[in-house]
Amino acid sequence: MTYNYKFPHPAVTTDVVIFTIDEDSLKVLLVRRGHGPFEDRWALPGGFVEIDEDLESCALRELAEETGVTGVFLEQLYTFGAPQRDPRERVITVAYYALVPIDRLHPRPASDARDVGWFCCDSLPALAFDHADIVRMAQQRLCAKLQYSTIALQFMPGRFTLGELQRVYEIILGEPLDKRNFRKRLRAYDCLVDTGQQRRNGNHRPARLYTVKEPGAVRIVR
Amino acid sequence: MTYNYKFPHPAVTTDVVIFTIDEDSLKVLLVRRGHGPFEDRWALPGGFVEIDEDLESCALRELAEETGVTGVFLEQLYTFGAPQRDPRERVITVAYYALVPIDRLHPRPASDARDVGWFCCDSLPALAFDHADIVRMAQQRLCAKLQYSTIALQFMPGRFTLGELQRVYEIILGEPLDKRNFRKRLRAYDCLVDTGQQRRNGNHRPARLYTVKEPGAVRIVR
DNA sequence: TAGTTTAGTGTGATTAGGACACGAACCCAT
DNA sequence: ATGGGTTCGTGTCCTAATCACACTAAACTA
Repeated sequence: MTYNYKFPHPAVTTDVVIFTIDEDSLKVLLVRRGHGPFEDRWALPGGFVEIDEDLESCALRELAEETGVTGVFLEQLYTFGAPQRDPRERVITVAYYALVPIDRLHPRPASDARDVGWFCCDSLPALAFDHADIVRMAQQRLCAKLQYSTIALQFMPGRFTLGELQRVYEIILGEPLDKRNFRKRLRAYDCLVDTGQQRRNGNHRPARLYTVKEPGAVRIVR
Repeated sequence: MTYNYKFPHPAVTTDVVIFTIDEDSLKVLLVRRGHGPFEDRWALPGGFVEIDEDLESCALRELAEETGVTGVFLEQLYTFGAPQRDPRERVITVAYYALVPIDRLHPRPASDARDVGWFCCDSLPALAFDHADIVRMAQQRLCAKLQYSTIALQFMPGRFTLGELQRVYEIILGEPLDKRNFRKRLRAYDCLVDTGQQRRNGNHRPARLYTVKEPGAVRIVR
């Protein structure tokens, strides 16, 4: 069975940059390629768009297949289409990025991936195709978006402390923030709810636990 | 001659939203379709990506074919890929947008376009495919970008007055601006050069003529 | 030459952002 | 039990950016 066209068609894929915060650093999910070009190299999870499948559905499907994560913030990043970016044939890829909370990581190797793992953004291995460019652009976008939206809340688990949230900002921005100004700013956003609960964690005063008021909603602020 | 693949491939196009300012309004360039689905309907200029052609090259080529304009600000907008957006076959389109100056408009009907014309953004005719969505998103992006970059300078001809530039901002944003604050802001950007020349235009004091310091450069400001 | 029209210019008020220090609560070790 | 260590939680002042606002200048016309 082959599919015939009157003029040449490129293949189209989606790739997903899945970010999380783990062990005090920003990490991306990579899979080790089981075959094809760049065999054994690490690459972004992604794959071919099915002929009746929406682009975002494709990205969501692959995200679910790789990580079991659903219902996350998913945004189109950019479409990469340099003619020689795949040695097999012309492949145009629509890149998305997603943020998954610390507590919902269950990556397992999928069908055509030999292995799967989280890597610190600032010490990535050599990646397949132009995936290093894609990760770099996603990281820039994340950093920019952090400053004028509530996107960072997507990283947070069900309940969390303000200290933990501040740490997330600091890790992504790569610089320390002032505690009181940070809290003032978050209070102004009015997007957190005090659960009334506390977390004792070490030999110090316990911290209040908060939840996100509208999980999944990303507000533009400032 | 046909092209055969082991699995179905979508077609890929680029479409370009070409903005200009004319007659005190924001306009987009549309072409009237000469055949195919939506025959005689107005649509964005665009077409199929050649198999060895970069995406942006494709958009630039079509922009040049339609308008004769080169060297303009061109930016990827979004990729639209709903399965049924084209009735013929699955077509994924990578949308770009471009800003062309008032004095460089030479649109002429191209090969597969029956007619070509400029339309006010706020009174568009019924468009082919999902092109109305594309225009809407491009307009949003333009509006947002205006506030934190020097993108609006791309609309300006070789020499222009500060009053004309302010009018461009007001047209896109849809609200009047304060003259003194506007000029203070532009002065802070430091992206204009006083030519020393003036323009007499009506029974009033003549206005100074400025040029853009680095034409083509779009700086992020604020 | 008086009237009309747009060009060109600065200050003061308000608002937003950034720097900054200390008591509270808990744990642990003595 | 008490003192030391650690993170939690809170408000004020100062600076910088933004916004509102009004008059004179230069040209043309009648």
